[in-house]
Amino acid sequence: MDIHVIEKQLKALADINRLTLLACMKNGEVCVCQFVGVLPISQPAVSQHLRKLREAGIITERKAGNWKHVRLAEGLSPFVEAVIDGLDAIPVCPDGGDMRC
Amino acid sequence: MDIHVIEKQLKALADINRLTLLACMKNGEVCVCQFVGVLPISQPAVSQHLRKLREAGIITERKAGNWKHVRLAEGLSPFVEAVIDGLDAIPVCPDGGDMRC
DNA sequence: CTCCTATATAAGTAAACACTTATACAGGAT
DNA sequence: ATCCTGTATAAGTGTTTACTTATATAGGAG
Repeated sequence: MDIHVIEKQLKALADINRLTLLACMKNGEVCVCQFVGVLPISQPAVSQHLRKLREAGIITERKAGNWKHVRLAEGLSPFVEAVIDGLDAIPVCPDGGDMRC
Repeated sequence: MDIHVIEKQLKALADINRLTLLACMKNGEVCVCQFVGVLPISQPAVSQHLRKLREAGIITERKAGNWKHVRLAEGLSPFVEAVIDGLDAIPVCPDGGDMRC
């Protein structure tokens, strides 16, 4: 794998908010609307973080009406898998959560 | 492992010059004087990169007279190992190289 | 001691980054 | 059609990063 791609993926991983987003995806697909409120940042900031993860090939997106669902990409590089494996999963949409999406 | 430590190590890895330095260490200990000239940056820049790798716990240093030798730390986190595994080793001190150290 | 070499630190700078608020866009509901 | 909601983009700002040159430090050689 090209070293420039490795660098790009590492830069995408090297941020605590993006690591938290990935930890939320460990258990499967998540609606983006769940993230607003989980992180102490604004909705545009979440959107910008997700774009960076997508451009690095780490997540994929699925549009469903007004909502967007994100998940970990298939066939991630071993080192990306290893980083995510090292994160504790963060449950989203717990019982009583917002279930519109 | 604490997510802040993960973030710090990822930030230390997420730079093409530091990845190149690590690739030089895949085959074992290297004298720092070998790096000056391998990378297209100045000696202080190399020193600053090595400090960042050391502060993240990714490399260890050994002082030998005027020279300093660096190597990959023992017991690296699995994801750090995975990143380094993905790099192609870069040979230093090839035949005909500077053998003072 | 003085000189030289290897490395570290200081100080300054330009670019990249992560955030904000404001606004635009897209789709469903009425 | 209008309104509302979820998400994206634009523009601006403060912080961090990676580099430079200049200088300091440490250790061996003479």
